[in-house]
Amino acid sequence: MDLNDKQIQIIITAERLFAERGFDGTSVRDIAHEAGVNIAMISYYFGSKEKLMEALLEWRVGEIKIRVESLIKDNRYTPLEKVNMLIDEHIDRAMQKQSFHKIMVSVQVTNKNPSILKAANKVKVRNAKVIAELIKDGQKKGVFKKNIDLILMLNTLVGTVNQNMMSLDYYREFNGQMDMTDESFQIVIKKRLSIHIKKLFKAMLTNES
Amino acid sequence: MDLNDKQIQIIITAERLFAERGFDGTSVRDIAHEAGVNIAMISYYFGSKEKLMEALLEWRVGEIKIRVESLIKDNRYTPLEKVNMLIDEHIDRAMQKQSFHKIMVSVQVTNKNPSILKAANKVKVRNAKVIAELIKDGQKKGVFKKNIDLILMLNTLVGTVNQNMMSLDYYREFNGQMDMTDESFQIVIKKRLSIHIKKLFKAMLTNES
Amino acid sequence: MDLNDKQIQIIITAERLFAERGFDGTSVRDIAHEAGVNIAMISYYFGSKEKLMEALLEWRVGEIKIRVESLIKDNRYTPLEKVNMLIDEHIDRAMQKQSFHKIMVSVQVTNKNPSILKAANKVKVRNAKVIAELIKDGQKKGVFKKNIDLILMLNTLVGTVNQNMMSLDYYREFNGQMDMTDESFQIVIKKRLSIHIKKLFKAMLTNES
Amino acid sequence: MDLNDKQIQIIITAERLFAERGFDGTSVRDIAHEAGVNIAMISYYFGSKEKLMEALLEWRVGEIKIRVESLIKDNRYTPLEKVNMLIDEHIDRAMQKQSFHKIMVSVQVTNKNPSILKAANKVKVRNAKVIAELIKDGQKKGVFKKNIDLILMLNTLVGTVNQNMMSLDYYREFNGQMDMTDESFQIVIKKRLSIHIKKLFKAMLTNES
DNA sequence: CATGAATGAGTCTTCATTCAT
DNA sequence: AATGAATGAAGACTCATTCAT
Repeated sequence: MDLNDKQIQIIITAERLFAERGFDGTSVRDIAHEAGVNIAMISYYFGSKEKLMEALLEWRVGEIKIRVESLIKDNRYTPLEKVNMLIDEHIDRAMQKQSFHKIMVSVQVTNKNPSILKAANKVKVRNAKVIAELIKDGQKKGVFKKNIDLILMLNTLVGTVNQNMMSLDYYREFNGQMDMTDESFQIVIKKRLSIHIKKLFKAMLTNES
Repeated sequence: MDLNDKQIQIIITAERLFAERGFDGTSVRDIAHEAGVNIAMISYYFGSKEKLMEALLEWRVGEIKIRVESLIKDNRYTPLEKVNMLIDEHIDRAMQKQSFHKIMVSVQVTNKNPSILKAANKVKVRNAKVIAELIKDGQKKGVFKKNIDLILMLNTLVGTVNQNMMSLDYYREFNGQMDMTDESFQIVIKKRLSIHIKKLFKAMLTNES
Repeated sequence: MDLNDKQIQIIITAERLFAERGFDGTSVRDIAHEAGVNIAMISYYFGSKEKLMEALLEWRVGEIKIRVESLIKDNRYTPLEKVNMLIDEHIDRAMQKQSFHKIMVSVQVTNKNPSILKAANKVKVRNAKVIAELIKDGQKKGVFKKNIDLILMLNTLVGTVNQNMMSLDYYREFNGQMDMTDESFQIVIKKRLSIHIKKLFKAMLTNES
Repeated sequence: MDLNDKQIQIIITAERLFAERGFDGTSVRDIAHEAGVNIAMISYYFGSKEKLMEALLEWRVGEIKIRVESLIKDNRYTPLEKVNMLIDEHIDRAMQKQSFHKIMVSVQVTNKNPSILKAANKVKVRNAKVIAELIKDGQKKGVFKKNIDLILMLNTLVGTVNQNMMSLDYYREFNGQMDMTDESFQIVIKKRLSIHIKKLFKAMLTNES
């Protein structure tokens, strides 16, 4: 599906509003108004509000695809290094595209629309496959344990990052870092989160502490 | 706040629908209809849809309060045992009150209403305090490491459990366990999740693998 | 119709609210709440909101009746003196029972309910009869002109007083008397209004300036 | 503000209904139905019921403005002639736009909405200014008395005309003129009212009877 | 006698979508 | 290709009144 500038503009606005207010909490009027386009354009371009959501998911999922696959094909790294890179990649993505990830959470928790849920599952399945390959490779090379529950491991990655994203303000306040700039805080948080999850993954994947 | 039978009936129905369809995706008509009461009753009893949500949160949070605090006061267990019990407690609660936990996720991801968000934060703060005490106790006794990031640790607990809950069907399908009864699958899942998270916490809290 | 304390309490509250917000702008809930009685009491005591209005009118009209008739029977005064006394009486009543007079205006301008309008017309008819008698008496005695349009004359009395009452604040502001106390301003206004209308009536009734 | 045909149609219908039933006594359903438009159109065009009222006032007030000011600029008449013309002008307007004038009375008696009251006061202030100029001119020329209370005088004009308008049926019945056509009666009433008020004004403004 | 609980009908407003242009 | 105008359906909420107690 090819998207022109105006369509992308609509999608980006919708993404932000869906994240901020939820799908049902956002009206097409709001989207059209904030995107600076005519109200009828959304139906005109996407058919309906729901189709707009699907287009939005498809668009972002498409983006992610490219980045993940290119990362995997590289053979200069060990399985653990690759896992660590995927972790950082995921954290980066989640922090940079917070709106999209919030939508993903919403979609999953409120599994109302099947076709939307399906689009959301695409990413999960792809990620699972990529990681599964890595795990197998690591197990073959004897650096990873047998008996690894892939889904639970991914749930810990995704869940921890999501939970972190959803409670950034709370975390910041709790740690008394309200005076930091958003950028500095984001860097700190990402670093800390990265170390935290990598340690967890090491514990899950290997026999050493 | 004392709630009569009809009010509880409304709240339970609202809880399920809010979880299934989101707050904005649920109409008071739907709630009234499914609860078998007159539409006007919701405004009559709770004032508004939003106040109904607040009453629902307050009600569930009140329940949780009692259970957590009674668990903590017991002194027959080691800090790690207590942490493990809290983990199991949390998993149990999340699996049994899935609707409520889904609402909690929704509330956090779409932080629209301040008073609702506030109610939701109550639980987080209380849990954090309880766990913080446990950690300190364990550190004093020399069984827990220094430098433990409480919030990140809790995010891993809550995030993993939430992510698991949100993708139960996906997990089941992935593991080819569609023929199990819901109860059996739930028992299996809870056991597996419990072991998984306890292992993670051990890695986060102690120096041994 | 005998009214107990609670009924009078309701009527007085209703009078104030009907005057402030109009009949349709006032809910029985508001009345009951501000009167400190149960919501069901209004239907219980008066049958309906509309019947309450009728009772209110009947009550006030009954009060007025007594005062006007006792004033008329006195024979110590000339016709013009009596007219002047009625003018002062009317001004006093309008200023003291502003709420009631505002309701009377509302009822007339929005002639929705026939039975309510009927109650309102009672007062007009009675007043007209009393004044008519006075006029005839004055004409017989040769102090009043022939060809006096009774209704127009009364409209000037009632209309001027009502208009004055409705725009008290505006008048006050226009004359730069915002710093006076309410009581002082009321006294001033009444005096000025009295002189004004008496002069008009003299012009209407007699041949001298 | 430019109004299209449909908007004017809505406004005129609203004007009639607001006059007949009061603002709160008129539902947007009624207006839409009687104007032959969709219910949603009222919100679509005017934003809300209240904004519709404001638009209605603004529209009528705008009309009046032009007529009054053009009348004043004419220099062929004496001050008293001009006052008499303004009286006739006001009577004509009140009888022709009875609905609008009833609304004005309602708005003033039930001073609920500030922005609406403000719009209503506009007319009063403008009229007051125009008359004030006339009075000063007449005083300068020695044909009008000193010490004229402008507001009281206007209250007599407006109040008498309003009271007359509100009790037309009553007046007609009282004078036994139920068999006249509406038009004939209207002409008679206007003539009589005109003479009546002009006489009053002459008494207020000059020293001759 | 008095009232808390309850309700069907009604309120205004917003919704996503369509359609003629 | 794009849009302003328009709308039926649905939204949350309030209303005056009833009725069992």
